Amino acid sequence: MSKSADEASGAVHAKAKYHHGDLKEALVLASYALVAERGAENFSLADACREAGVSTAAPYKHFRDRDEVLEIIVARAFDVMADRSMAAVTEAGVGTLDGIIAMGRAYVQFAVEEQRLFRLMFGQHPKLKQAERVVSDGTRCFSSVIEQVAIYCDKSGLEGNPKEIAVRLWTFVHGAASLLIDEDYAIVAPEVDIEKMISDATPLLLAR
Amino acid sequence: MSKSADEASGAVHAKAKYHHGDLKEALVLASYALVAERGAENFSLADACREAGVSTAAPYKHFRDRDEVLEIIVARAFDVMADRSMAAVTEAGVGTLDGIIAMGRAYVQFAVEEQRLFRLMFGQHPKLKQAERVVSDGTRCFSSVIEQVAIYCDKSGLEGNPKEIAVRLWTFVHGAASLLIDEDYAIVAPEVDIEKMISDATPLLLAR
DNA sequence: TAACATAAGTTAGCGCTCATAACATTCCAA
DNA sequence: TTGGAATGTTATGAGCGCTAACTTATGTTA
Repeated sequence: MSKSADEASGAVHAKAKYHHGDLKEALVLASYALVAERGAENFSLADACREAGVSTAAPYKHFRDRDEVLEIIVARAFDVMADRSMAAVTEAGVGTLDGIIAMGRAYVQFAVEEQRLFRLMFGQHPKLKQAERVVSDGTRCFSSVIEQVAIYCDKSGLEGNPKEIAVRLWTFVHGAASLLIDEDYAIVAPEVDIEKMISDATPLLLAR
Repeated sequence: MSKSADEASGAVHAKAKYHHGDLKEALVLASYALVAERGAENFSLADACREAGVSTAAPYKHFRDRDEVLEIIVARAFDVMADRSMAAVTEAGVGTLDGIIAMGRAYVQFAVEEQRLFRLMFGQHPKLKQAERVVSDGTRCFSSVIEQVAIYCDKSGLEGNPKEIAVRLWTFVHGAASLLIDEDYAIVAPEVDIEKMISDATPLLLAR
C-alpha cells in the first residue's frame, strides 16, 4: 500500500531524500485540502508540513507567510468556481433565463459543497483582497455573470443596465449562500427551499 | 484624573484590591469593545484581562471558555441591532413599504457600523449558533421583519406568505451587507449605490 | 467574635501556533 | 572540481487558550 503510494507520487525509490522535489506545490495541495476540510481558521501551516513530511520552518523558503499560501488557495478556488459556473450555464442555455437561474444555483451549490473555501474567498481578509491573483480571478468570475445578463437583456428586449442587474442577482444569491452555510436559515426558517427561492426571485430581480 | 475614574467605578479608595467587584461584567465590556474594534479572530481573552487589570487565568472563574464570552457578546449585539431596526421602522412608518425599506437599510447600516460584530453574529461558529441566548435573540430579531411584512401585505391586499417574503428580503439585504463589508463590491463594482439598490429591489421582491 | 467554607483572585506550566536565525545539505553551473 | 544558491534542518522567541495548585478575601454560622 505504502509502496504503491510511493510509486504514484513519482518517487522511484525515494528513501527520505533531503530535497523534496516540489515542496511548494505539495504544500499548496496539502493546504488546499486542509482548508477545504477544516476552514482557514482551523488550518495551521504546521499541519500541512507534517502532511508533506517536512519541518515547520520549510514553508518559509517558498512563501512569504501563511497568508501567501491562503492567497494561492483562494485563486485556485475561484478557478474551480468559474468552471462549475460556466458548465451550469452551458447546460441550461447561454443567455437564457434558465441559464441565469442555473448560474445562481451553481453559486449556492459551490458555496455549500466548498463551504470553507467559499468563506475564505468572500470573507474579510485585508491582505488577501489586495492580492493580484485574487482580484483578477474574482473579477473574471463576475464578468461572466454580466455577460449572461447582457445577452439575455438583448434577446428579450429588456432595457436595464446589465451590470446593475448582475450586481442585484449576485447580491441575492450571495445572501442565500451565506445564510445557508452559516446556518442562519436553519435557526430561523429551517423549512426554506433555496432552489425554489432562487428560481422565484431571479425573474423578479431581472425586471426593470 | 485617575482619582475621578476610581470614583466613577464605585471604588471609594480602591488601591489594588484583590477582589475586583464585578470582574465578569468588566471582562464582557472590555471584550465587547475589543471585538467590535478588532474582530473576533484578532481578539484574545488575554488582552481583555490586561484591560481589566487581572491575570490571564482570572476569566476562567467566570466563563466556561473564550467562546462563552463571544456568546454573550453576540447576544448583546443582537439587542442593539433589534433596537436600531425598530427605531428605523417607527420613524419611516410601521407596516409601510418605506418602513420595510428602512429596516433593510438599517440592517446594512448596522453591518457597516458594527462590521466585526456583524460577522460574529452571522458567521459560522458552531458552538455559538447552538447557544440558547443567541438562538432566541436572533429569532426575535427576525420575527419583527415578518411582522412588518405581514402588516404590509394585509394593508395592500397582497396574497403572498409573509414569512416567505421576509426570508427573500432578508436574503437580499444580508447579501448586500456581506458583500459590502467584506469589500467584494469594492473589487468588482465599486460604483454600486447600496441605498438605491435596496429601495429598487425591495418592491420587486415584495411582488407575488 | 472566631472559625471556616467558598468565591475569586494568583503563579506556573503545558501544548500549540507563526515566524526568524543560524546551520546543514544538495544541486547545478562555471 | 568546486563554490554558490537553493532548499532543507534545528533551536528559539513570543503569544495564545486553558488547567492545576495555591492564596486571599468575604460573609455566614456557631
